[in-house]
Amino acid sequence: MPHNHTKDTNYISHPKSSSSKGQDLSLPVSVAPMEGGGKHKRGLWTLEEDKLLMEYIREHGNGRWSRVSKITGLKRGGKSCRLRWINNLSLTVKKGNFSKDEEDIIIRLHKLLGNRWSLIAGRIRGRTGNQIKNHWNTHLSKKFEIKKERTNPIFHRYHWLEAIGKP
DNA sequence: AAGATTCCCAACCGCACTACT
DNA sequence: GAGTAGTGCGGTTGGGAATCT
Repeated sequence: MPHNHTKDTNYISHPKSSSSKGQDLSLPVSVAPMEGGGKHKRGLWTLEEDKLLMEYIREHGNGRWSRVSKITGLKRGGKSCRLRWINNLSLTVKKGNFSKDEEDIIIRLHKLLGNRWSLIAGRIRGRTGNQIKNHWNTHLSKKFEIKKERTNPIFHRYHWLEAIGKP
């Protein structure tokens, strides 16, 4: 699926190219244009922006995202700040590959809950809904179709109860 | 070697819901 | 109760890296 979009960024590197996948903070050197000529910057976050956001959260806690730009001078919308914190900067976010156990839980919960990524994320320590959604769409959806046919109903029920936290 | 295609994931968008005035 | 702002969610897009031809 080739993309036929215009390039509006000029990054020196990409998160994926870093050793700590997704955790790289030394990224872009220029930015996407403002939204519709608007007031908010778009595109990948820079190290400087991450620092400002983390500084804000250290002082004010997370939440009240719409105030971040006013207080820190960040030219980012509240939604963008929230997403950046939740998916990347929060110390509780686990980076790196999903373990077999995590994948099993995701598969079971997806069967139970469907695409309720935030609910599924709530059952997996250190993983965000976005991470799980991406992992599902790129890896597990295919795998699951194969596994699905071989599911042992008794085995499945046991893990289903375990997954939703029932004894 | 180089262009084309696919993979992967961060970030954006639109909508829904809640809280506040 | 109506209007507005803030927040959260799922679906989708964008774009560099990796792989293929």
